[in-house]
Amino acid sequence: MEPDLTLEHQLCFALYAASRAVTSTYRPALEPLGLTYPQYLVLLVLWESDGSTVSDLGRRLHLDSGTLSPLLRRMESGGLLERHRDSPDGRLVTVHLTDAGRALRDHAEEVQRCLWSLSTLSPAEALSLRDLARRLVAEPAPTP
Amino acid sequence: MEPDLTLEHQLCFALYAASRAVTSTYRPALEPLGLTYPQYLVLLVLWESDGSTVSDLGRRLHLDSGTLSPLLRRMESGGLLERHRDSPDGRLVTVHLTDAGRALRDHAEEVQRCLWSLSTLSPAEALSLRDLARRLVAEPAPTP
DNA sequence: GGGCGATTAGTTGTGCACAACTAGATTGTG
DNA sequence: CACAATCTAGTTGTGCACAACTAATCGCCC
Repeated sequence: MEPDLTLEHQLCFALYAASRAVTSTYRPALEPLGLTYPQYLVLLVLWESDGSTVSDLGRRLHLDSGTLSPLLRRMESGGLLERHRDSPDGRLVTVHLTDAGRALRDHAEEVQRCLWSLSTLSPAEALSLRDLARRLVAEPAPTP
Repeated sequence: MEPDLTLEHQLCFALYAASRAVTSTYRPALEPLGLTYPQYLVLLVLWESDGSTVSDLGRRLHLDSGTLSPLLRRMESGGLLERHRDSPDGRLVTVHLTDAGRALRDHAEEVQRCLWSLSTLSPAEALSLRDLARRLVAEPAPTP
């Protein structure tokens, strides 16, 4: 059977375009806060788990130290967080929010809301989209 | 009501993670062909509409010339396509596949297949995910 | 205690994305 | 025709992603 190679039929392109559209929608809300979208994701983790290590952040966000190290350096020099090698395990770097980093949480709800201006999806459809996207990423359960 | 700021509850993160997971899954199939994922998307358009202009490609892929110009230059120097300013309109640059660029189409079906190794989504769920993602991106119909 | 594989964070280099800008061609309007 | 607004592709600069690598530290096993 002839496979359909049309761009518009590709699941991969639909996800790629949707992801970029969402970050574009967030940008005008984040830019006045001095944040990029990946930096906002780091804050989401830290608001939840302040004091995470770099590798903790990497596990949550599926990013490696090659991405996180310079990103965290920029956030540190922007005064949003501090990195310390203060664990008994001398390899670990813990990341702690500053007051400025914690304060940005008050704007997060407003940032979230701008996603709805992008689309006409119903709340149920958005939930369905989120769960399907999460199941696509979830690795199959390991066989013990 | 308290908004849920947990990373895992965010639609934006689910899409961001899913999109990156998909391109990671494609990478081992594309790398032996000498392609990156965005370059593969350009080929998808050109296999369908050879001779498109740079702005045609930009409209289809939602990318601007700042992204496409260097990307097309790399593909041109890789022998996959040629750029010509041969239109009656002297501003337009048309992009034509070479034989090498056309030949890669034979590998595309195999590239597509590796997406299924990523997930346990049924074909119907994958269709649903694709259509929800597309509706998220689709701008509302203009009011005439 | 000595040594070795594994882990952690960081650096380097390449290739997107995207904002801001530029140069050149075209189109519309007086 | 003149010429200002528009359109097209390209360049520059910043910030991710990610592969490949390094340095420092840890755990383990003898």
